[in-house]
Amino acid sequence: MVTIYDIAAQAGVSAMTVSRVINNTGKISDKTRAKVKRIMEQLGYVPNQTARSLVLHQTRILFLLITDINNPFYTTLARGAEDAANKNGFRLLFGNSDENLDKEDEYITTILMTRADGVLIAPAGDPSLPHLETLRRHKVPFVLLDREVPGIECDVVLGDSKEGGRRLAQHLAARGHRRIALINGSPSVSSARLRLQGYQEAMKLSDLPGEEGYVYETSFGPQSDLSGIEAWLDGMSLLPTAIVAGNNVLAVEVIRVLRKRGISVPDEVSLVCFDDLGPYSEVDPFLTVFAQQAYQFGYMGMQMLIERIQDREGSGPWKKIVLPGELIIRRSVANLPDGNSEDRSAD
Amino acid sequence: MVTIYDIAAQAGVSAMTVSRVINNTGKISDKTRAKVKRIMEQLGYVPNQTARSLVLHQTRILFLLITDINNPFYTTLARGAEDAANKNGFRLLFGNSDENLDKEDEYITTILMTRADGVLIAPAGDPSLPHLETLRRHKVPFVLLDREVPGIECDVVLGDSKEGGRRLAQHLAARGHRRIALINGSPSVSSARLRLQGYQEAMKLSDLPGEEGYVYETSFGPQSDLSGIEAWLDGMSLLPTAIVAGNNVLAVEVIRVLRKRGISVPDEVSLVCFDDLGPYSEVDPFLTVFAQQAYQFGYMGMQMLIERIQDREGSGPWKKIVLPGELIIRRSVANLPDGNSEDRSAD
DNA sequence: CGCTAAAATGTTATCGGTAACATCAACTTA
DNA sequence: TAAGTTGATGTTACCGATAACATTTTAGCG
Repeated sequence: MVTIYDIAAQAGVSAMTVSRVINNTGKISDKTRAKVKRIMEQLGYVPNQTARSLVLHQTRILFLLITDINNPFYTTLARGAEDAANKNGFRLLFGNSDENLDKEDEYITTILMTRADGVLIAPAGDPSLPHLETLRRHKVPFVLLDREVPGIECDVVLGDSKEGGRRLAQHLAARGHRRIALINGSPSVSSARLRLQGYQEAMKLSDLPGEEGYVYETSFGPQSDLSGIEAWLDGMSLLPTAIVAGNNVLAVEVIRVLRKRGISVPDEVSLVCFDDLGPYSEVDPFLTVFAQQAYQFGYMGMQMLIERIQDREGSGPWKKIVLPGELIIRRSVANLPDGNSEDRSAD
Repeated sequence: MVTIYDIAAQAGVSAMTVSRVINNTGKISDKTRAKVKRIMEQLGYVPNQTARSLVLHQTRILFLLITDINNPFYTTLARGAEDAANKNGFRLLFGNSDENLDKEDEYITTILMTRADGVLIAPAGDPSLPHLETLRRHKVPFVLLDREVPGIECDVVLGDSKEGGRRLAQHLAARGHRRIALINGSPSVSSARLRLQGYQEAMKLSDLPGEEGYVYETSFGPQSDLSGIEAWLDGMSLLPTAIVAGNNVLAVEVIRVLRKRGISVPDEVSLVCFDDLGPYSEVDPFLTVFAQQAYQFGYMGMQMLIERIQDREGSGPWKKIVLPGELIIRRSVANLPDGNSEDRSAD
């Protein structure tokens, strides 16, 4: 491995001079600079970031931890974060926690060990608190994405989950649905709680009681198998005419189960969900969704993070950005005869 | 920041003793071990990987560089790589090159700087050669995924692109299509070249000439805008009755353009492509695809990489794994009247 | 009890960089 | 021309860990 000492020896200068050339600091004569550069070129020198960050206490590397690398919401978010990071001269690494606290914990350790300068994190849920406290204790700046965690003050970028839950349920009610069920992420995830609240408010507003067992709380991540959803649907005495899914992954899984049971969407059961399916909505504009600005989540979150890192003064007040979503009406909702086909929720 | 010296001072031992406790090496009395561990706990000590890898010359961190983080083929592949890495006690970081040589170059630098122990890489194309040579020169083990690069010998996991191209075109021919077009990735990407070859062979076999301008070569990544595809379609004197897309991203973009022009798939134009759309094929099993074993690409590639890393002996011969794909017939292909509705390519 | 082997722990040098301070020549300026 | 600047470069110590070797303590045994 080529080091600055090799370069220095070849060039007949000291290591410090080489370091100065690399970092463009101090005064170096043009002749020396040219010579050192030429030799670095020849020897294919690459600075050892490991050594450098050991002394500098910074890496110019940022980290994005998402909970589901297969979910287009998060990959689109990742592209936003990436663009913002690169624009500011930072490198970005990704990790995937799978909505799993242990994997998240592993990644927190990796982040601390690699001494990333900052972290953008979609926490697995409220129990992520100790992980965030660890980051805080180690003075690693972080910004939360998509989910808040009670007990910690920090910058955060959120969607309007409550509003979304309300809009989705209202949309169904406006189309005449009265038996509206909800499949949601874990109540330990703040966005899931708000989506539930929004759904409940809309139900109350439309004077819909919500049958026993209509709300099913599981995980936002892909289920290891579909039996939980199957049991939920099979366990209802009366099948709902419409289902709200807490995110796109759950919606797809509901579709799979319904298909398996020979139940057609939207003819027999209507379906709506949070988050679009990325470009795949183009293949077949089918699912009616409350689409969130995934790219902006990443882009703005990254900007906030970088501001924190560069803010020498220490911190201004914590910022909270709430990005509005948009109801996109497609074909997955049927009009029921007794319904008002005009959708009040869309105006 | 807490260091082993802080621990050592608190525990009244030397730093070396602390190091031994951390790494479970050497002989340590139970009493000392317990005491040191307790103090590490109390102080929230995290080993400084930076310092450690400076002296150890290894990080236990591996890197996966993919070309499109929005493509479910690559995210599924990533999950496979992740599982294999974790199973072997390695940590995995991701990077996204966007089919872009400059971004790839940036990541190569990051990889060298962070001293990753090995790299799994889907190269942007043949011009990635210098990047791979750089890795080789720095003795960083790597395994190529999905694409070969002429001029470098190494381990590689491939799909059967030629076979896939043949199968897709044959399938269309068997359904009576004669005017079959191909939109493909850049010819500087090995898989694109093979897909083209497969397509051409099938055309020849079915005695189809292939009209002027029927083959369009662009990038596998998402187009910055759709005007290239639009110009291609608009430029044809006679619209094809079927299109083979070199991957799922291109297929989706073709659909978008066709939709914009009011051309229906499959009623007016049939469409098939490489790679499935992940779980979103479940929403609407529409696109007929040559599906590749994305997860296996990552899993097996990672296994090969780890074997290389752990192989003290130095290297056995380079390995090349070719994973077969599967034609999944769905609804995006129309039967033309003069066609044989029975699909010979599917037996 | 004294000697030796094994166990437990400590010391020193090093990994590859950079900060802080030191040096030395060339050039001003009074 | 002596003193003060400035520019160009070198020296030394250190970032936080570990390897290799050194030393001390404990245990075992005749």
